[in-house]
Amino acid sequence: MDENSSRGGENLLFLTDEQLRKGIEAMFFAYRGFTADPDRILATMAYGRAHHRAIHFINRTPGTTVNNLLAILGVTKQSLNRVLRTLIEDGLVESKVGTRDRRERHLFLTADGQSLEQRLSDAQRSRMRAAFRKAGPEAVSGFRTVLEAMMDPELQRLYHDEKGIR
Amino acid sequence: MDENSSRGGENLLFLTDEQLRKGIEAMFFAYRGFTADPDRILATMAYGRAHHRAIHFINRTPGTTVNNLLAILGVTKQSLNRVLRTLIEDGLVESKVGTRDRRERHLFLTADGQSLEQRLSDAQRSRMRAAFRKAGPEAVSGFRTVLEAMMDPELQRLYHDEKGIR
DNA sequence: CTTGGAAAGTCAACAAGACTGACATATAAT
DNA sequence: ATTATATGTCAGTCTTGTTGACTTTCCAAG
Repeated sequence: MDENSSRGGENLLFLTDEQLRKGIEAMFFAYRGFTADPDRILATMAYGRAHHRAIHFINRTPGTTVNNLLAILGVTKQSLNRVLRTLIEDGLVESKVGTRDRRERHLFLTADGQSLEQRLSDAQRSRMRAAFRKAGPEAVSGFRTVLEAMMDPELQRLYHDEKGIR
Repeated sequence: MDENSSRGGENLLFLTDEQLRKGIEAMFFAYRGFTADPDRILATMAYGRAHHRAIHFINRTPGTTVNNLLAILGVTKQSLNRVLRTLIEDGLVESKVGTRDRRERHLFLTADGQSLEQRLSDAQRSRMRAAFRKAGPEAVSGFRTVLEAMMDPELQRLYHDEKGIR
C-alpha cells in the first residue's frame, strides 16, 4: 500500500510531522473538552474522574468482577479499591459475592448510582452528540477508526467486548 | 436495536446512546494508548506527563511566555511553575527576560530539551503515524473534524493558533 | 483431606500533579 | 504616585496513582 509513496523522496502526503503534531494536539485539547462536563459535576461532590470511570464501566457491564474492572481501567487493585470502597459506603455501588465462585465480587449500581451515572453520562453524551452532529456521519466513522487504531491491542479487545464478560 | 428509528419525531440518525457510549469509550481507551509510549520514557526519569506537555508547547512555540503556556495547558501558575522550575534547573528549558516587557519570561528549549522533546514526540508520533496509515486519509480527516468539534471554543482557537503568539 | 495458589480486601507509606490562598518582587501603565 | 500585570514562591490540601506486606476466603489439585 503506497498511499504515501515517496515520489521524489519525501512526499509523505498527510503524514508529515506537522500533520502528526496537529493530531497530537487535537487529542490533547479534545480530551480536555471530553472530561470537562462530568468533571464540573464531580467537583461539587467528593468524587473525581476515577469514580466516574468505575461507575461508567459498572453501568456498562452490571455484575462485572473487580478483576474485570482492573483490566479495563488499568490501575492497581489498591487504587481501585479505595474508589470502590467509598462508592459502596455511599450506597452507589453494591458488591455481591459470586455464586459460582464465591471469591469473586460482582458489582452493580444501586438506584442512586444509576442516577449519578445518568447525570454524568448525559453531560458527556450531549457534548459528544453535538460534536457528532456537527461533524457528520463520515467524520464520526473516521474518528472511531483512528481511535481504535491508536489503542493498545489488548485495549482494542476490551473496547469491542460488548459486555466485557468472558 | 432500532438504531436509526425516529421515535416520536426526533430524527436521531446514527446518534443512539449506544453509539455515543462507544465514542466515549473510544476516547478513553485511545487516550491511554496515546500517552503510553511517552509515559514509559518519562517513567525512567524524574519527569511526568506535565513536563512532557510543557516541553511540547515550548517546542511548538519557542519564546512563548508563561502566561501563554498557562492558557494552553489550563493549569494554575503554581502547578506550571513547579514543572518549569525543575526543567530550568535541569537545563532543558531556558527562561529569558522579555525585551519589550521585562516582566515577561520567554521560554526556549535548550539543546538537551530539544533532544528529550524529540525522543518523546518520536514515540508519540510513531504510534499516531501507524494509526493514521492504518485508518487512511478519509478517516484521519474525520478524526480531526470530530475532535475539533469536541473542544471548548477557547481551546479550538488555541488549537488553530499556528504559533500561539498573539 | 490437606495444601497451594488465586481472588479479594486491608493497612501503610509515598509521590505526582492538580488545587487554593497568601504574599513578594519587578515592571508597566495610568 | 498609584494601580495593574507578570511572575515566582511558600504552605497546605485533595485525588489518584504507586509499592510492599499481610490476611482472609475458598477453589482445586494432589
